[in-house]
Amino acid sequence: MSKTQIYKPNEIEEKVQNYWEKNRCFEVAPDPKKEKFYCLSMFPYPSGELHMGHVRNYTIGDVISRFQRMKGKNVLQPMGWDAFGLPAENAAIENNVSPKDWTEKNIKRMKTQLKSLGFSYDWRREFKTCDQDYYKWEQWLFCELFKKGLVVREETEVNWDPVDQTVLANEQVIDGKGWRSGANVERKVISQWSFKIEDYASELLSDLDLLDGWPEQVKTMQKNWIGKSDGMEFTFGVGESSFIEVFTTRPDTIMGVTFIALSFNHPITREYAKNDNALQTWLKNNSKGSTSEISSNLTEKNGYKLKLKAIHPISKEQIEVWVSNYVLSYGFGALMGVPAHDQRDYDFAKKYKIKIKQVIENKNSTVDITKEAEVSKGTIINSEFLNGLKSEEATEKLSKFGKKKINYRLRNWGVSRQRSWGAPIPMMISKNDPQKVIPFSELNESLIGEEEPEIDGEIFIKDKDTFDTFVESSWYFARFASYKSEDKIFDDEVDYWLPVDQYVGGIEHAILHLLYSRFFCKAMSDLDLLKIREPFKKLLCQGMVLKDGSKMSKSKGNVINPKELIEEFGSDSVRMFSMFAAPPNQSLEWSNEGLKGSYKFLNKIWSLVQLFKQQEIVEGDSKESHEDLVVKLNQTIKKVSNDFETRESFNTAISSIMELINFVPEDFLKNKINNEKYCLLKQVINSCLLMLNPITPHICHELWDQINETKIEDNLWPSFDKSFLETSELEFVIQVNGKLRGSILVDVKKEKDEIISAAKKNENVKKFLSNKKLIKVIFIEKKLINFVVK
RNA sequence: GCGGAUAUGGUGGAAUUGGUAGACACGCUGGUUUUAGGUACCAGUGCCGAAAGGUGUGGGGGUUCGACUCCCUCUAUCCGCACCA
Repeated sequence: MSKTQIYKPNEIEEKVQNYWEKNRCFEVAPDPKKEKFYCLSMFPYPSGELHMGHVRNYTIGDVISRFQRMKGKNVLQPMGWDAFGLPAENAAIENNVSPKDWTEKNIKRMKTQLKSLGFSYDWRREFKTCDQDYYKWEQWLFCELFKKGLVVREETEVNWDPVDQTVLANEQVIDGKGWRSGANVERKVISQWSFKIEDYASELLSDLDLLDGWPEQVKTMQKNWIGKSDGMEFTFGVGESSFIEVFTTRPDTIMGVTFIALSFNHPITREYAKNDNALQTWLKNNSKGSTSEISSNLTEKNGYKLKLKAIHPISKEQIEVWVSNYVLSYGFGALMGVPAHDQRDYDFAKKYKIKIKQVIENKNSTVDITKEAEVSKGTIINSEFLNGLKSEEATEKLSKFGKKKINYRLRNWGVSRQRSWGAPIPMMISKNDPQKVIPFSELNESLIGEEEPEIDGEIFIKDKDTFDTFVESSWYFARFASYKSEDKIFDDEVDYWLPVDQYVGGIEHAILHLLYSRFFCKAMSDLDLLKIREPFKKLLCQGMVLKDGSKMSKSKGNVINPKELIEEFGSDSVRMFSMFAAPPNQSLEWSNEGLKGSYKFLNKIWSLVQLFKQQEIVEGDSKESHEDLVVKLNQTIKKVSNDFETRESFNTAISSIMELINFVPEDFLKNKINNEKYCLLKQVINSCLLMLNPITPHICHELWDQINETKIEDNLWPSFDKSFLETSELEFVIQVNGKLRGSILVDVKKEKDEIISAAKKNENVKKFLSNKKLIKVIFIEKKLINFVVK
């Protein structure tokens, strides 16, 4: 073999990547004549090294982009960096470097690695979120939202490390202790900025129905997260002038209330704590551990009984009032305890020997009320004028005592972070009155740089907090589509590209990031900055990349570095295996042996083309039929197109292409073939190259070059011929009592009765039919016959 | 704890609408070629069985002529839980 005949991925890949760059193949601008397609993969946090999760994510995005380009669309695929974040601050402390330098060095390294994978990005649009050119617009947006009343100052709980005197992220709290100091973490209430995402709860929920291109599971998760509940508010009097408001989804159980529970931050709790040392101590002892929902759910329910009685709004009975750690500080921060019909209330009542009063009876229920709560609905008992009513009827009758209300579980989005490596919050806060604030947009520009300017005789302090990094990732999709805009946040280009047609990213972002981006899109639309209400038309959530069944991590020592594999096998093999090993939405088990398999397949294609190039055309019998191969080719194109476009099932697409290659008869690969065979073989090879092109673009570009006059980039996705999808004979499966007993080949033109009688004559089938009574024959078109016998 | 998902050979996975379970690969076994082989090619490969056949999709139950697929129930694993990104 001569030198050019050996597959050398690294040489080819560099050459082809240079071609793309030189010819600006992926730089795009709005083109009204073409259908646009905006494909976005979640941009990475520049941690330093590209890992397999990135490779998988970006390969999926690139495959979709290249496929859509081959379908003739004007495809935008950008890339950038989510550059603010905690790891940079940690690295800065550990290595004595600036977070900025650390981040930029990482970006440089990761960009080289991304480029080596041959992704079809329009690199002109690249930005990093730590660029002032980016976050100045975020600050501007914050001021606009503030003006619109969508930003509020709220009291929020944070994790406080009493030794290091810092706020900790949930991740930095390990078993209730600070990760560096080891001190018991306390919960602390501080004042912070929040976006009023609650105002959009209803629309964020109802618009989920418009998102046909989103996975059901993600929509369900978002729906449950927003958590709409229909219920009623009741007011319990306390003393002469005070009262406690509660919300319940089960107003029908109102007469079963035997206690009221308050959160730590309820005004009454705070008021009592002032003069009650025991309560103060209790609050302190129960304020340990992280603020995360998971940890508060796992800690045991504790309570402190106040020397206070509340008045039941209907019975006017005196009700005990407790402070408890299982009451969330959101909403009213108070709940009505109905132990008989709520399991959490039940557990609390059992522990503190509070009365359990059953007011609902369900005859179909197997619940033993002495052991657990009866949570199902039923008929009202022990409830005076409500007795005998159904749960729903009682609710109607109660509306004169309570107020019907729709409640959401979704809470406002607190965005203040006490960190240095983040986008500064553009706000001045008065030194004397923290309620008095001035956004940068209202500030005389000369004062913006100052830490403590005096304005109208009052000293203001610049907010030292930075934004939650989720803020940057909530609107980056729009900035990519408007990269030239300098004097406005977005220019007109944004309306051409948006919405994102295909968004690709990890399932771990199913709730927070996607919900925040949806919120930002709606808010920006309300500011007339965008014309759309939903940012992502279609969503693909890829699964995790695992090694030996678990997530790759340094501590487990199972990290696979893509860089080394690319150097050894080439990026086409790595791309191919990451698409072949599993369907995109499932977790992927990485296997270096499997990667070699992909490498082997690419070698096989390579050799096939080399062989084809040496073919000599000779005169020969042209009456030979190649029906099978023609049908297989057309079936494959049909299946692969469907797998790419509608099923997003790239692993089976690759399998089908492999099958087609395996299907080529040996006599096509002999040195001398007739013209008919030559043309068919070329058609098969070219179709395979086109279908593989989105997945392994380098080798396809090169091999196409070797046997064609055009460039592969100038060709469209192959189409199939409907008239070649079926052979003249069909295989029918024959079952007896649902068990496979044989099969027959039948001419497509044969009638049902003929086929059945032919099936009966099958030797093996005969054996199972003899001495049996035939009860029924099931006949499924083009597929199967089932004889039901006794 | 709550919400969402997943479970099929030794391994990754396929079966698109309830209709041949195990496509396509990896691995393994045997063989051929080669100076060597971690190359290439050929054959075999769910389990039990000599075969006929039986059996088999996490466990248990159900619907159906027919169930990986639908229903009930249990178990295990993974993702998220609002300050990791």
